[in-house]
Amino acid sequence: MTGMAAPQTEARLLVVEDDPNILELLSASLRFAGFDVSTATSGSAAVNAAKDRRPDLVVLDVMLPDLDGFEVIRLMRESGTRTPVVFLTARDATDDKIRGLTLGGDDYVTKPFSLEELTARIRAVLRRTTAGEQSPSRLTFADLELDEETHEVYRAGERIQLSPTEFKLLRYLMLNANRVLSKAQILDHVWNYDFRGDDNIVESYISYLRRKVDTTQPRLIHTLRGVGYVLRKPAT
Amino acid sequence: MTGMAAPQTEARLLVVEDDPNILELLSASLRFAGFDVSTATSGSAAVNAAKDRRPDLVVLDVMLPDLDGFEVIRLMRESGTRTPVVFLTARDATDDKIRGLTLGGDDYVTKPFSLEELTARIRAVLRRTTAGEQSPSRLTFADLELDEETHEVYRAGERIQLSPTEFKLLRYLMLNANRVLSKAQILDHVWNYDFRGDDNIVESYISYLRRKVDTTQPRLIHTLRGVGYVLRKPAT
DNA sequence: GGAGTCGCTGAGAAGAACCTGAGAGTAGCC
DNA sequence: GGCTACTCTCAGGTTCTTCTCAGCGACTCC
Repeated sequence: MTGMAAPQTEARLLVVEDDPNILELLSASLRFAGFDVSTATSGSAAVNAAKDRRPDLVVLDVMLPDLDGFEVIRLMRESGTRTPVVFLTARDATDDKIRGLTLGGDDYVTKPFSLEELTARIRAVLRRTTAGEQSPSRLTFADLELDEETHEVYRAGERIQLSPTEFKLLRYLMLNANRVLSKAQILDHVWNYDFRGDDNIVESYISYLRRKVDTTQPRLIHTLRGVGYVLRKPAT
Repeated sequence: MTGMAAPQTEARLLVVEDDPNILELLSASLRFAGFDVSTATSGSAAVNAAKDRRPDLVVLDVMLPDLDGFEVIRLMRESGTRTPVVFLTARDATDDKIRGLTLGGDDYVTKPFSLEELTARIRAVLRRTTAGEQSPSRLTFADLELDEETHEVYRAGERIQLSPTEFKLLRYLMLNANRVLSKAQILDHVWNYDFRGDDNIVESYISYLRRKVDTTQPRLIHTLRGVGYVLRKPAT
C-alpha cells in the first residue's frame, strides 16, 4: 500500500467540499493515493487554509454554502497564490462561469465522477503546471504502454483502441500493477460513485480488456478466484 | 500543455483592466501561454507599473475608471518608453483614436474577444516591434500551412478559403499540434468569452474544417471519442 | 461426483457521443 | 436595400459505449 505507484506522492492538496460524505470519500482516497491532503468545508475556510498551507493544488467544489468556487479562487489569487485548481461541478452546470475553467491550466470534473477520473485529472494538472516535470504521462508495464494524455494504448508496440471505461480500468490496473484488486475496489475507483449496478460489470470489462490487450503470451491480467484481479507478469 | 508551442515565451506583459473577472481571465491564460504577466487595475497604477517593470508590451483596456487608455499611453511615453500596445475596446467603439492604432505598430481587439484572437494579436505586435525576429508568422504542420499575417491557408500547396472562425480554430489546432484538446478547451480559447452555446458548435466547425482542409490522405484531424480532438499525423 | 458458487462471455437494449444537413438570424458589403 | 457570407442552433442518423441478463463452464467442498 505504501509504495503506491503514483509518482505524485507528496504533493499537497487542499480539498474543499461541503458535503461531508463526498469530502470523506475524497480525502480518504486521495490520501491513500499518496497525496498530503488537507480539507475545508466552506469558501472562507478554504481561503485561509490556502494561505496557511500553500497547497500545490486545490480541489474545489463550485457549489459552496458561503462563497462560490470562483470567488474563492479570486480571493486566493488576490493574496498572491497562483495555485492550480481542479473544479468539481454538477453535470448540468450550464452556469455561465463554468466556461473558461480550462484557461490557466486548470481543469474540471463533473459530478458524479470516478476516483480514477479525478486523480487522473489532478496528475495531469500537476504535470502541466509544475515546472520540473515529475510524473511522465506514459505508464508502462511489461510490453504494455498507456499514454494518459493522448489516451493511446500499445501492446508490444501495436496500437489498441479502447473505450473510455476500458481505458480507465486499464490505467487503474497499471497504476496498481502487482497489487491484487478486489472487484469492489475496482468498482469504487473506476466507476462513478453513484453507480448502483453489481460486480458483474467489472467481470464484463475485464473480459473486454483481455480480448483487446491480453491475447498474446505472456498473459498479464490474472484472476484470483474469490479475491480479485491482478496485473502481473507470470513466473511470479 | 507545458511546452506551449507559442514561441513568445518570456516576453513581459503588463495587463491593465479594471474588471476583476476579465483581469483574472487574461492574466491566468496569458501566464499559462508562457508570458511573464504583471497587472494593474487603474490608469495611474499602470503608469507606475510600466516605469518599474518595463514590459515588452501592454494590454490596455481603453475604458478605465481614472484615466482613459490613451492618456495612459501618453504618460507612459512622456517618460521615454516606447512600448507597443494592444488595446481592448468595446465593440461599438468607432472612436477616431482607435483607428490609426495599427499605424504605430500597435493594435486593438474588441470586447468580447477570444483568447486565440488576443494572443494572436499580441504575437503579431511583438513580431513587428521587436528587432530580433522571433516567431515566424507562418505555421506549418505536415502539408498544411497557415500564414498568420495574410490569413492564407494551404493544404499541399493548394490555397483554401476559410471563414474567420474556421481560421481561428485551425490556428489553435496547429499551435497545439499533437496535443489533445477537449471541446471545452477549444470553446474556451477559440470562441468569445461571452459565448453561451454548447459544445456542438465545436463539432460543427470541426466538420466544416474537415470538409475544407482534411479531405485528402493522410487525415490530420482526429476525434478521440469522449476525450477531444487532436491534429496529428497517423502512424503515431 | 454432485451441488452450489464463482467467473466468463455472447446477445441485446438503452443511451451517449458524434457527425452533418438544413435553416434562421445577423453582419458586412456593394 | 438587397445580396452574400458567416455564425449558430436544431434534429435526425449513425456509430460506439455502457450495462444487464442469462447460460455455460470451471472450481470447490462435502
